[in-house]
Amino acid sequence: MQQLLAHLKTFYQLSAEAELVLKDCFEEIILAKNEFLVKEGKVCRHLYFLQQGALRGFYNLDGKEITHWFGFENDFVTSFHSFTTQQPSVENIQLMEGCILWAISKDTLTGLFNRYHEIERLVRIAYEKYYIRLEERYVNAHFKTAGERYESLLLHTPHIVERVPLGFISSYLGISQETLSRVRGRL
Amino acid sequence: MQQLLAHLKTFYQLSAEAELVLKDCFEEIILAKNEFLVKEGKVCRHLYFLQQGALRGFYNLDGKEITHWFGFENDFVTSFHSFTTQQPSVENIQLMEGCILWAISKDTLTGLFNRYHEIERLVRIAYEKYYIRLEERYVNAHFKTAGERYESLLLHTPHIVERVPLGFISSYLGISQETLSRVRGRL
DNA sequence: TGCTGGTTTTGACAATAGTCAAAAAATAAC
DNA sequence: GTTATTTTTTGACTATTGTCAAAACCAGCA
Repeated sequence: MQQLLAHLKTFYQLSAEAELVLKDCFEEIILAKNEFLVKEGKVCRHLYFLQQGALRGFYNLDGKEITHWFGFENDFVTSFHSFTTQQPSVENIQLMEGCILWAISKDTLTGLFNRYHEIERLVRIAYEKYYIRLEERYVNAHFKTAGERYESLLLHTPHIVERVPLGFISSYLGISQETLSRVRGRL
Repeated sequence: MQQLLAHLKTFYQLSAEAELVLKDCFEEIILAKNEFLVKEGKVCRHLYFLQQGALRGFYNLDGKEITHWFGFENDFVTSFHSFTTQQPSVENIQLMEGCILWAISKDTLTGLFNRYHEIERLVRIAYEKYYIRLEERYVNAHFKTAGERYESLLLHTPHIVERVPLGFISSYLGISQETLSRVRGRL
């Protein structure tokens, strides 16, 4: 909990008052490697703060698992579309390592929005950050060759390469595992 | 102006009070085809509502123009990264048709956030929508073949195909103009 | 009607990436 | 330390897409 609050204070200017309020709104969750945080077809009703561990978001396409994002320490994670719209999730979230998470329900969060302008602001700012991140990722992914994408990953997010099996990384980069292996051989 | 307010009322539950406030915060801008709304290297200080017309966001990569998004009627547009961080823009926004826009400055918007919780909420909700849209676009773009991407464009956003020159569309899909032409030939 | 500039298509060939199958390497299990 | 099991790499071949150059198409307009 301390880590979540510290993160919010550092990156979102959380006030002492809001801190007191938030303290009681999150619930600790501990899950083991390979367990699912969200399953496709189910509505995702929580937003999670990832204190410790690593996980991935993926969906199934023609029997293949397509990993399209990763989460690590200090990330807020959820099945975004499902959490926002309260429609069944199209994606799965699975742990790549044992994780410690803090969960807040959509209802609790909505209640906080109504009572505390500051907390809605905090989320608005989080959206800005995550939007920019996604936009960068989009441009990177879409307009570069397999080799360039991997090099960009090494440069900008080396922790992904260090902690994630290559099978997930190739999927994340939108290339086959074999091509990734060859790209790595060339470097 | 009516159109902007109507859009906000319909899709963002804008209250009558907030409507009165917002009315005076936007400035009308009329620009001709091919003019630039944002130029790379300059800080983008405004958020725009596109009342009429069509435009594109693009950046330069090895001397080539990469179009990575389009804007149409009722879209909020800006050089997102630049507007948020107030760093120089890496992208250009150019009009594909003559446009009518309504501009609000970052400072004005920030002032509104401080005074009206409801307006910050409105923007928070806008972020949600735009984030989901981008996420869908990301998945579509990244994990499908050239043909599938074009078909998906036809299916989900046919107005793009109708109003945008093929050269921009191919760039948007991340494929060459020739490949797009051949894909179209096959359908 | 016939230029003119731009856009779109076609053709030939090269480069890139995917697929399937098997080998090698790395982990985990006993 | 020796098996299993999983992950990663390699090889041969195929499919997809890109590149360059030329042709066709399509306005707008003298």
